[in-house]
Amino acid sequence: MEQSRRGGQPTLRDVAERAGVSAMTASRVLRDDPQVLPATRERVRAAAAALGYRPNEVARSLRLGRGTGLVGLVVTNLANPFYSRLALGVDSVLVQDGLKTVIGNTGQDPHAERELVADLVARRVDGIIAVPAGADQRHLAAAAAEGVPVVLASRPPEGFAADCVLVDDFGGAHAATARLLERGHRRIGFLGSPPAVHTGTERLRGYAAALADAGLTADTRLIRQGQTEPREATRAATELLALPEAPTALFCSNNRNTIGVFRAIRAHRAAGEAEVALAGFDDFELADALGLPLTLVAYDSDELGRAAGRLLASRVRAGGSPTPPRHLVLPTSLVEYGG
Amino acid sequence: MEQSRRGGQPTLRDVAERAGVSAMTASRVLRDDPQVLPATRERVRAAAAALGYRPNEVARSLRLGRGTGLVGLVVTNLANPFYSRLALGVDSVLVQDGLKTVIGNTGQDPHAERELVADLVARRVDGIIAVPAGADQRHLAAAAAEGVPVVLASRPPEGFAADCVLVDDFGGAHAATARLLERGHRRIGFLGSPPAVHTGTERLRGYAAALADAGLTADTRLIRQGQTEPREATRAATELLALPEAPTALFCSNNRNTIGVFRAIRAHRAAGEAEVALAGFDDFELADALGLPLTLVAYDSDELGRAAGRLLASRVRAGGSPTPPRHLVLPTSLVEYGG
DNA sequence: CTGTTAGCGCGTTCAA
DNA sequence: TTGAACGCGCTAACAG
Repeated sequence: MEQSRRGGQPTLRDVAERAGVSAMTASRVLRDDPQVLPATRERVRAAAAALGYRPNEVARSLRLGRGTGLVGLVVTNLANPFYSRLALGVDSVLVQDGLKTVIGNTGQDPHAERELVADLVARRVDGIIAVPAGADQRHLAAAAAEGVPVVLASRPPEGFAADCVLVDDFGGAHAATARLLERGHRRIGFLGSPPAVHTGTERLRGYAAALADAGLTADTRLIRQGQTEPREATRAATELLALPEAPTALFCSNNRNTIGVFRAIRAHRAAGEAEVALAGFDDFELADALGLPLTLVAYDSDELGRAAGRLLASRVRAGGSPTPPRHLVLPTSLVEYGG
Repeated sequence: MEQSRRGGQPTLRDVAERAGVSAMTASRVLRDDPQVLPATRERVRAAAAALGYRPNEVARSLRLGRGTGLVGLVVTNLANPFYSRLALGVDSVLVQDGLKTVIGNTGQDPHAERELVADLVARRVDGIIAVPAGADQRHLAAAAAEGVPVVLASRPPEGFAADCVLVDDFGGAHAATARLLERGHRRIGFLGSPPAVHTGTERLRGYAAALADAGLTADTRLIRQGQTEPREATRAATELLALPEAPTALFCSNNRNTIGVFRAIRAHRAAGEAEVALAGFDDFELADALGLPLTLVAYDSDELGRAAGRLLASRVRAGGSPTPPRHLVLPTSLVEYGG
């Protein structure tokens, strides 16, 4: 167990000395270079094993000039299952290329997001996968300009070229709203994320377009944007349901709103009021168990992460050759959960 | 925008040249060394800003000999809300110390976990926070022996010294089972994770102890260990409920089992069979909305992650001084959700 | 087949 | 107050 430094891991030189060769030869063996005499190779291997040697990846990436084998994942809230599934999907694909995922949780703070991206670049990540919180993407554009591959998930790049994976926000919202209209609803409310979020506005557009197709115009009094957490959504929905001309159905632009609104509707029902139909974007666990009819816009959320990971991995492999940016759009489908 | 390398980020020398000083002086300025003439300091600052310079963290950590400012988080399944909350809690604390979290998702594979830990060490992470999948922790012990701080969450260290944060598994399971007994249940089944998982066995012990306290002995035919996903739990519970002397209540050792068992009980009820009471370890979103009475063992799952993060951060700050290992145990409480 | 030289980007040491 | 040399651990290039 002899080692050179205090408590540290053994270095290549330790291995080389123990095997009675130069550091270079040891390096060759450990990199499986065939140009080494089998005998010495065995000696080096034995020495490395005896010392529990592992090459210092920090030194390697510095020397090799490439990145660190790390990919930054920039999201707003890992506790939201949407993001944790994304993270898992991303990581599952990247691992196959020997890449690891670094968490960057911004908690909706645009300033934190800027800092985070700059820090990731300084850490020489091989790429960044981001779901930016706001409309300003200059920090991502800057990273891309410095040669760091950037892939956006669930939002398109604004003002620069980058790969992205989107969900058919417009189509999904349109279909769900149309479904409510088919069932005879005419006053349909909308609850969603802050207007700065791309998916929110796109889904609002889909909702409005479906109403327009039915000869209706969206009533701004029935539209509540800005809820990020279920609690806020419950409050907003409760207000809508207390309106003189209350909506008979509600459409939510993401799972946080759907869950919050569900609680409001359940309370409404418990108070003996009229039934209110509910539809929302994003499928989620236990949606089938809520005891209320529920129409959800589903899509393959693991695939969203995997696709983003694949795009990034291919950029990393390509090493910066100027392939044109690719935009993927995942389809959605409607799921009905019974009452 | 002149830079030295192709597409790469500017280096310290680029800044120095532009400012007309040596690299050393530039380094001093950027590290806020006071021993620099204000005038030159400004020149360097201006040059750095103009180039958008950021120190290369890879080079820094190699030179400084310390770690990389990264912490590895080793878990089995990030899609499980238990782990994603843990990750968020960990990261939220580490960020305050300038540390970033690297995801290590093992998908229950012990071999993958070994490889992962070795890789994290090779990457010179400053520490590892792990929820090991199996009973064998030699890979973690090895990492700790090489001087990498290791903190275990939700499992105690086996065979080596390390900090850990546990939940009162025994007490929580005991209390929940006792609650079912108070309600008159005498045949209570147990559904849980594979026996190799510490929380599973500890919670089984709590369950058995509560039965013993009531003068009963655990009936092994009513115990099903090994379910990792809700689907498996549903099947196992369905089998239990089909037994000649079926249990009248079920206790689950984690949220995956509780959710799966819930579905089995709901189907059972829909088939017009007798009511079955349900209790489980882990609180989870929408547990209040399932339309079934439900007793859950709750604890502060964010705090679990934060506490683990704090323990690790303090080790990193201490830089390897031999403080004795600390073991924290988080209390649990029973939560009743109404039918 | 193996060893020597050199340097990735930065910071510590010592000299100017 | 500033700069030159050296090395962290590793590997590409060129000897031998």
